[in-house]
Amino acid sequence: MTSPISTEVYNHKAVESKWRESWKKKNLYRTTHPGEGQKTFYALSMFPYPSGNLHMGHVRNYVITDVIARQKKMQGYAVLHPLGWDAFGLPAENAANERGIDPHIWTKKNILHMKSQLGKLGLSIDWDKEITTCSENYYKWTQYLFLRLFKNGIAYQKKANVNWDPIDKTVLANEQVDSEGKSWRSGAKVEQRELKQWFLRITDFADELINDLSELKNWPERVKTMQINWIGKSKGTEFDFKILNHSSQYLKVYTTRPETIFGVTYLAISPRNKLINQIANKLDQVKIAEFIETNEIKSKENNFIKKNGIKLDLKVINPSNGELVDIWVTDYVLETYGTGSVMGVPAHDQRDYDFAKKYDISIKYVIKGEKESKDQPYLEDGVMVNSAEFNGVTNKNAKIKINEKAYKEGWGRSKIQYRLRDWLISRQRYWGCPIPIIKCNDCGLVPVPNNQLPITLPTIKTERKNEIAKSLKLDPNWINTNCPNCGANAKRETDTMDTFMCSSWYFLRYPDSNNSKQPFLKEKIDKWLPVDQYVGGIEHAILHLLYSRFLTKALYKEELINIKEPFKKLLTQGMVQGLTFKNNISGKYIPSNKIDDLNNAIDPSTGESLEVVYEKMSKSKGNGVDPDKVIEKYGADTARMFILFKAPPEKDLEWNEADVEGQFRFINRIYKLAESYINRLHLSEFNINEVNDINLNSSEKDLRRVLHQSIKSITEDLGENLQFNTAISQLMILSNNMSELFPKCSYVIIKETFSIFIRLLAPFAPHIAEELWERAGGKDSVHLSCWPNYDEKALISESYELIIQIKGKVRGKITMPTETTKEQIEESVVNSDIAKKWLDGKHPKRIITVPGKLVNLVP
RNA sequence: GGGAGCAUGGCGGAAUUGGUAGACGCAGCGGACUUAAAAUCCGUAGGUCGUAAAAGACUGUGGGGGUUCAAGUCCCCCUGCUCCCA
Repeated sequence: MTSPISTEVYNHKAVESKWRESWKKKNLYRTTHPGEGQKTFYALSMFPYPSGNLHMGHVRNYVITDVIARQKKMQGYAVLHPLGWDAFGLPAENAANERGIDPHIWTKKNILHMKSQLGKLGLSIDWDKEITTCSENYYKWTQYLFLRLFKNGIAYQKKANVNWDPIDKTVLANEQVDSEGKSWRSGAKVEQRELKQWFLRITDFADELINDLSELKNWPERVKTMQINWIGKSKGTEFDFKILNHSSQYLKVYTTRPETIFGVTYLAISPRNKLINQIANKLDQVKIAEFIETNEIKSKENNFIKKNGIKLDLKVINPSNGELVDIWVTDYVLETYGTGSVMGVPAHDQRDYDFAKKYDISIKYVIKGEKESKDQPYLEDGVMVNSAEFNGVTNKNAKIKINEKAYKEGWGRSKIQYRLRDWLISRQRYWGCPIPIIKCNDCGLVPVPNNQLPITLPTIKTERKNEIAKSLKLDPNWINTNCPNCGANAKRETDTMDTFMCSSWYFLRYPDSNNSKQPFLKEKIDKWLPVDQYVGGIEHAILHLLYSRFLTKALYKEELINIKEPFKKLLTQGMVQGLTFKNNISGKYIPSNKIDDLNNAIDPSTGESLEVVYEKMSKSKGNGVDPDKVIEKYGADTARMFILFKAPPEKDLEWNEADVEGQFRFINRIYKLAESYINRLHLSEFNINEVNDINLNSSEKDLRRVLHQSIKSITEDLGENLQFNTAISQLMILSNNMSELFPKCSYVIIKETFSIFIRLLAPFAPHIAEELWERAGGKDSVHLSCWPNYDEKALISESYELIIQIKGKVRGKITMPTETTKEQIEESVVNSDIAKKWLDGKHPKRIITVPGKLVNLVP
């Protein structure tokens, strides 16, 4: 297995715990109020769910944010770098169901443990700003904000389908329904039930949510594209199809291909289309009910192929040509998208085509193109046929003309459609933020007055296993109340909020986390927000980020804040993957601790050789790495440096013990190198002018060039691009040069080098940097010192290697003095031996010169 | 099926945005130290051909074509993989 590494020289345990305590005692990372004219920087990691244990994904997230926060602080910004807990949610409720533990206690215990784990990472988090979404002084304000939205019409109630478990008599989340459509807990077949649910009108903001993405210049394009697709804005047409023998009843269909209306051969509707369920005859109604039952269960199964249908005893009239077509109920039309019905044009739509083939419905081509085939739908552009007066027109023009005609004659109109639905925030659960509404028979839905907030969760009876979710409903003391309006007996709303609601505004709370009078002071929001750098996993690219953006816009509309976008710059970090052993014959994962020889992995039970891959760390694969153990063995600095060095932040990171050891060696090399000089450095007395007063030898010039180049490139890497891996490479290059050149350098230069090197190292490896800073006699803490600036003059060298290319190929190089004119360069190149050799003494036809870099001769 | 992205040594990854491909590290190999090993330090390293050894040449960023004095980088086509949405 892995070899033991010498810890004789650098005792990471002693050093790291020493500084952890010291920083805590001095409260070094307390947020300072921005001074007059001082710039602020808000560095934020996505807050964790307190599951109980810190995993490597968390570590990566917080270390990245920490490096950014630390450097900004050294650069003179007032920095806000908080962390908190996304503490409501199902796992706590499951623990209560399974083991009878109160969710409050379970959550609190997990937070304490994870906080102690976080403490060992050396993060510059200001814990005075900590927030916990399940604590009353936080969710009071979640409720307050909900009521603001309710009063403004953004929060409202309507009926919606939910997954209903008929045995447990509870509502299930989609994840709690297994692939066979059964409840994960009771095993009962889940039914769809219509219940009144709370929604937030996010669709009102759909256009704004799309348009404002263009202002987010520092968001990954990928995330923006995903959000645009999720909102799914499309421009199309709504047509009215009159239902035969139902005088004034119309079926509305939405389509983005209105020009194909002459090709309609049937109408496809969702089984839950309300109108049809009303007007269909008894027999059809029974058929539809059966269809819903069988299909909704089956559709949960893997590989279930949609596009099943039943034909109804109803016909509609195509408004464009008066033709009669059948109505089919089918599962490939969604109730919630558009009008819940589409026109079937098998000739020009793949899904319609497949459906028509399956049920032998006729196919009518209305667009003709160059390549034609009768065995598949025609999806390209072309010229209209079989379309009355539109024949011969291109389909693009026909689209406009048919729209015009339909509008004029009143059977169709242009319409913009979104895929995005309103946000369903009701959860029929216990462990969430209660919705502060009272239901009164006379007054209807009445908001709880502000002075009665928060509506707190009742204490649960943990012996009531599997019924925790219904605790609010089952507690008469809790549910029964009086109407704030009329005083009559009334009942409380028993739904709690989706936890995404709690996490959609938490970043507004940190700057003013202890405010007991308001959710936040507007002036503080003005000062600190938007978040300058947000860091988190790509899995939140859509929902969390979209909801947060929406809520920010809603609160802007409420004039509670002055910003329309919450996160200025976004970094989505990649997964942390573990070394994974997979038996391809049995398909099983073998935990890495069961493997004897990592280089020749064999299944211990069967002897079969295993496939070795990197996959996302998870318990079931047995490929996880425990942060505690890594820190115990190598220290937090090594872990931090490894995580940052191994891959660029947005890419997946392959955890590899050998690479961790490499990083550990680097930390030790630094320490050893410092050892020989450090006691004589007296950095607090060092004055940079000492460097200017002496004549430098060539080694000193070389070292200073690398030193100041390092300042430049590391500063750039931590700025716009966030390339921590190359920043650490540069630290390695610098340290390699230090060990090589120090013996030839005077103490002044060695002092300058250490003074800068330790500060460059500080954001990455805060403990060892602090230790070296102290031993080198630095003032205060290195983390309060200022980020170094590079000396332009030190970057210039007296000469450089000029590349000589002949017709684009590198043929050699010559040393050139830095101060040379273009003419002088070209002259020396043309006269060089290299040029003579490759040009046979002829003069080149063309000379391309890139001063300071290369000359290309074209014969 | 639609959309987005990626492809560089044995491996992770660099490459000033068109200008020395392979920085930095891991693994490897050779050496020093050691009774020996570990640790540490030094050296070495894309491939092929070549030479006693050098020198040197050719080739090389998934494949094919193009633009350019110059292409990992820009354009077109193909292949493979990943993610998102159906």
